[in-house]
Amino acid sequence: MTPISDRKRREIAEREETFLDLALRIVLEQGYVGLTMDKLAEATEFSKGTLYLHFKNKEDVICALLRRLQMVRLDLFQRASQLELPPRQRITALGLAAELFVRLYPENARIEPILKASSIREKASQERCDALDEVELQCFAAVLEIAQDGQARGDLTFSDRGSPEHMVTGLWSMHVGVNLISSVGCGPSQAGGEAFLQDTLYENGARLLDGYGWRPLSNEFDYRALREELLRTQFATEAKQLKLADSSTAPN
Amino acid sequence: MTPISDRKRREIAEREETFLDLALRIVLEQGYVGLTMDKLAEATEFSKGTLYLHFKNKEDVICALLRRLQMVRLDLFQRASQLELPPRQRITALGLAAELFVRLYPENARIEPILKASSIREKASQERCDALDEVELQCFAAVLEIAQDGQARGDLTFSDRGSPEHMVTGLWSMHVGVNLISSVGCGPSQAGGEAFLQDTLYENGARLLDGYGWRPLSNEFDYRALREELLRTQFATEAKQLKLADSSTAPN
DNA sequence: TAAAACAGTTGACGGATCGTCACTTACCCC
DNA sequence: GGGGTAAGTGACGATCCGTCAACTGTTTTA
Repeated sequence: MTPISDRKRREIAEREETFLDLALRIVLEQGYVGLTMDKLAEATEFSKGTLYLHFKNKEDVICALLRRLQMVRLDLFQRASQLELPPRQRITALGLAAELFVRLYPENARIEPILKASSIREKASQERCDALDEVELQCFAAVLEIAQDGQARGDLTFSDRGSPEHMVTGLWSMHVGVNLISSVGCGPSQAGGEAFLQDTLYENGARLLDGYGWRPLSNEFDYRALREELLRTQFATEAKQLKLADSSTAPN
Repeated sequence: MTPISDRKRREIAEREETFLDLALRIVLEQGYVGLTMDKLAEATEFSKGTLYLHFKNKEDVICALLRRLQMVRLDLFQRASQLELPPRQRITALGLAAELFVRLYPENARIEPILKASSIREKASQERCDALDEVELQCFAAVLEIAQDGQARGDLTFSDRGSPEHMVTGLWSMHVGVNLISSVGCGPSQAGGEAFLQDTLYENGARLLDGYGWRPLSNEFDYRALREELLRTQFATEAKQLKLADSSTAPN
């Protein structure tokens, strides 16, 4: 209530961001197992007790970390989904956004499966989990909306088999699967390395949409050229960050 | 060398299976975090020291556990891949095998992502990891072989885009992704529950192959009927285990 | 047969980490 | 400046991992 206490409150809220910054650095440097609450407390120059005022437990930290990363993805997704393009072109742009996200923030690809797989959700606070789900749901919704748009325009019909939800779940699971395989860093289908996997995802995404008959099919339109154009225009900043030469370094 | 020492040796080798049985039971009952070496030692009625003669560490136990489960999958896969059917029908049979495996051994679906995601591989012994990779590679190879067969017969052509490896990686990652999402038990695309996800996988697998133009396309052949037939014949045992009525309970 | 050598087994222990809580410190208001 | 409240601390108990010196039972040797 008092002015001072307001300032304090703000400080505390801002501090959380710093905590997450440091947590992320530790995870990147020493891996998920390398992140301990003692270490994090020391890095923040606060005590463990204070840390536990912000986060219910270690899993809560991871949850918060992931949410922050997912917000970035959501931003990329929404930028793609708001482009003025026909639906299938737009979903291709969104695919590019997904790829850029993975390449820009590989730490996400490493953390996400960990969080999903192990029993982190069981221990993290309900609020954090909900907050995380909300972002992911919005990402999913962004994709779904495009599919429904395609259906509305008649570029895409489902007759009696499948639905926009089916199709988008297919894209989604392929994306999740590639990330998981990619983060393992060995096993089959890792022979070609990360670049091969990303290329595979791009190609298979296109083939899946072709399989649903979403016009224009991948042999009816030069999606590769669209990709290059988007990298030069809408996603120029991201492309530059990745040092992708304008047109040459596209996979395959 | 002596007869007695041989008997002992055999006993020790067999003991490992028992250890894994008990470990699996604990994981199923109390989750991955519920599995402690102390608990496992107590369950085995041996001491922790003896346990550590068999396994380098806790991660090694999980690795061994997973390998044993994967061997079952491999068996199912190979049975499917040896059926006398045209390639695309055969890969559909293999898809059914994958689905049966997940439904028969849901614990695998729960353990597999955990192992892949977290840093278990970093700690488990090299031998266990290699053994595990080997099985997975064989599974992958079984699928790949069918694709190559289809290519050889001319049912499937890649022109300049894609390859059998691309395509199979697509199927693979979709499978892995669905399992991961399924094991999380919440988030988007979980709305419909596990059955929806499996159905989605089936449908999207077919659509992906359609997208590659693998004949006969899913609207040129009654794959649903093939599925029913396989459940009655080749996979009757498994279907019975799952209490799938012969023809009625197919998803969708 | 007794003693020595060996293989197999044990569980107490050190080390690491988590999460808590009784206590201290800092800040504010009167 | 004194009293009250909010913020912050770090020692502590609890849990779990993985080790190793000691122990037990069996085989080999003398």
